[in-house]
Amino acid sequence: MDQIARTTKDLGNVLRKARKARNLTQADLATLAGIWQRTVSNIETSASGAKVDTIFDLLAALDLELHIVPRSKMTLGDLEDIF
Amino acid sequence: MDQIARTTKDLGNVLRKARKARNLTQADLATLAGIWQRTVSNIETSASGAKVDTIFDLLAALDLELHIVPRSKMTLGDLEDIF
DNA sequence: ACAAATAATGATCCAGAGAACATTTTGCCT
DNA sequence: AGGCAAAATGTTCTCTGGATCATTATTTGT
Repeated sequence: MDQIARTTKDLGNVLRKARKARNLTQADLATLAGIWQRTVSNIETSASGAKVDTIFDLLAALDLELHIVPRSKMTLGDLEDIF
Repeated sequence: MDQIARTTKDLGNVLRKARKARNLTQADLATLAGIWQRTVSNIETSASGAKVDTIFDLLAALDLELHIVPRSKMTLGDLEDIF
């Protein structure tokens, strides 16, 4: 199941989840991504409207990529919500 | 087929493609997204490392959403490249 | 409950994005 | 070629994210 993000809050949550799934601390991830722990924290808590480049750095460090897809395309998660 | 973006350049291209597919001008889209034509142009041409919030505004206006998925998950496009 | 690891946050500086006007350039159509 | 619509780009201002230092709060394991 892939994660969907429509807001910065979503994005922060997804990133945190992905980081934890990899057993990385914010400091670890920051080092991997070439940014600061402070920034990782800010982004995960949606404390700032991050820059796209920073997000791409994080995604790359987490081995993730962005797929841009039409909204309203129903997902397995949606089905689970219904049934 | 959904679009993949790993860089701001990718993202700009995807957004432009989506906008054109909807027969919108940059000015139209800007209005829809509540931003400026100047900004749409900048983002489509990767002339600036945009802010995430701006991207979300654009995606919403284009009825698109972000899916965050593990990299290297093979896509149909990849297969087409191989065969 | 305690210690150790992890996350949150305070403060300052600087670079750069977006707002807000504009004009110029490019592309398309007939 | 000429004209119009669309995209690119110039400029100034303001605001804020990230870098960079730090310390405090919180979570987690035992």
